[in-house]
Amino acid sequence: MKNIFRSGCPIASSLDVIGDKWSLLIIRDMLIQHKRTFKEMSSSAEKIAPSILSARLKLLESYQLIKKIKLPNNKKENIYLLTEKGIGFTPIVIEFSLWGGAYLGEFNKIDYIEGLDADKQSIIQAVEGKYKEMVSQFC
Amino acid sequence: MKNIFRSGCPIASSLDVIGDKWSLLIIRDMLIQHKRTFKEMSSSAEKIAPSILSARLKLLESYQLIKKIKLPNNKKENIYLLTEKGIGFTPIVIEFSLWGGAYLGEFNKIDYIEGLDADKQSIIQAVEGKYKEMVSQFC
DNA sequence: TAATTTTGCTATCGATTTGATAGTAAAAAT
DNA sequence: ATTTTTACTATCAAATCGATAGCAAAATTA
Repeated sequence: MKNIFRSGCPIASSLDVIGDKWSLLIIRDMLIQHKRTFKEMSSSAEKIAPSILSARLKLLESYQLIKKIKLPNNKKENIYLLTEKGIGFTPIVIEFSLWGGAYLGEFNKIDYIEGLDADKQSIIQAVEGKYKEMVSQFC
Repeated sequence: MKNIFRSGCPIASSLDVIGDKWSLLIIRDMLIQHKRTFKEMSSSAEKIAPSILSARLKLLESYQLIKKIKLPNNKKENIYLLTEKGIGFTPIVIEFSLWGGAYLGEFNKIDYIEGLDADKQSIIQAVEGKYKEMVSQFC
């Protein structure tokens, strides 16, 4: 893997890994809607192209934000799951949601998302908790 | 301005505005290092090209994340300041920093940033407070 | 068993974006 | 009056994106 890092800054380095138009949306779908397969991820409102989805999943896997597994009774479907490192994006996803909800209303009709008016820490814990519970059925 | 929004999702919409390789780094420099001029922003470790910096500043201004002012005794320099909306990215910048510091060490040598071991809410308040104090001298 | 459908991709290729470098006009400093 | 600084714009090749089509293997249906 070529060195993609522009500097030692942790913010810049994070962006070097997931700072494109799609990676955080993939993580969003996995984290909040518990999407697990290529098919499920292809069907989000924003219509990601399969070539891009494929490339991003490979990249996220190479940085160990997600892992790919197969179920014993299904040779075809790949199951993609967030690792701890990937679940660690929960606060970022929540903060983006709060920022967009608070400040973009005049530029775009923003969906109301239930439960985001609760306090931040509770939201984060709830999202992480539910995801980990789901993951536990796979290992 | 053409409609750049892929969906009504607040996360996707936030990314549609600042989800490129540079915008958050510009905000980082303004917020944390109190950079205010084109020159200052050109000189970050990541070496942003002037054409890109120019384009991003225009975009951020169009979404009212920053405002451009001139000082009465200087007809040349533009002073760029974050608005409330821009300062609202503080939690996101801090979360990126924490995530990068926690999880990217095996892929890149990550700079240690002082003070990030304090509790999140205090860090955010300190950064926002200092920035607002600086801004107050301009209006 | 054979035909059809589904899944998880890869291939292609034009369009868009990026990024390195050079250049420029106006203001400021010398 | 000359030089330097600032804030950009212009250029153009390279990289990336993204829409569509295609495809092989597995699963489902007839």
